[in-house]
Amino acid sequence: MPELPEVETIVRGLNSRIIGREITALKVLENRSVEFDKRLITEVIVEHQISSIWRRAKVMIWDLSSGYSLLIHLKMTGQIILKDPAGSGFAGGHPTGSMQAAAKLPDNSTRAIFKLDDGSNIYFNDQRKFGWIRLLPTKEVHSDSFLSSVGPEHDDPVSFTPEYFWQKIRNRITPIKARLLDQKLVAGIGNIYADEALHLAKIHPARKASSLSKAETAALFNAVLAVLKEGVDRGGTSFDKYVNASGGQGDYLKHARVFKREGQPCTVCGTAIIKAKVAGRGTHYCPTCQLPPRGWRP
DNA sequence: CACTTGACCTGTCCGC
DNA sequence: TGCGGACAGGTCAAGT
Repeated sequence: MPELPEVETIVRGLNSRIIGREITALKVLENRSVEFDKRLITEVIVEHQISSIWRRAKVMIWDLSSGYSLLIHLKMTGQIILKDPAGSGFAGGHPTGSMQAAAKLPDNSTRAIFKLDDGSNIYFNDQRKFGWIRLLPTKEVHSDSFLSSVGPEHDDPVSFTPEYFWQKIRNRITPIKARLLDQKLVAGIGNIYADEALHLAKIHPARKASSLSKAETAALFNAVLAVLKEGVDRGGTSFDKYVNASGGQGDYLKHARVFKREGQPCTVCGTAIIKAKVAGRGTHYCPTCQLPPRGWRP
């Protein structure tokens, strides 16, 4: 499930490959996945160049020379797969489709295809159709009003500070894990990195946010920065396949502290990792390193 | 306003 | 083997 590090990795991969390319066609295979008036395809997409590619929260943004920007959200199962004319590729997104860079495309989960002027194709695959492609004026996107409920980026040292984090956590009774998943607190954390950050900070995911000490909150702040950085450095978790790409493989999962490691030993103390449900999500933690709140039972 | 739950989808896995 | 149901989790609308 692409979170910030996965989307960031895709953005970096595309940046070195398709900037300056002209889009010659956009084929829509699943109407629901492309959430704008299809007449705009010929008006502001086709025969326009991709001038920049960037990311805000978990949304990937392609600025076009027409003054419009394409916004792509992969949600849980979305993938972006670039195939150059020689047939080699670059793939990013959900692990279930990891072999698709080498497989035949389009396939039954392909929702849209961008054709570029050098003969390469970009496939938007999305098994569950939760992902979307939207189109907005670039000016509107850069004003940051397009995402109403998204907070600061983790690496924005002006907005995302320990003091900000503390103020947003200290008075809430909701489980701390639910707070981390709230995109308004900080953008880009999903289920994987929430669990990872909590383990690194030695805080049980079910604890009330308000029960955290200031020191614990500071530790969690640092842990959020650390796991997101580590995720980006490792090329994300949800990837496990690059074809002919210089970035290497996305292998965060091999180094995960708790995520998807239930029953396996904690990397810190050796206790078996537990999986339980917290805030409606599958949640992984070490019962020794992350002491549960009183009365908590998995 | 704070917080929780359900809906959106479809492929996979588990138990009977 | 087939089948029903739980599960996967990002986001938003609707509900308490």
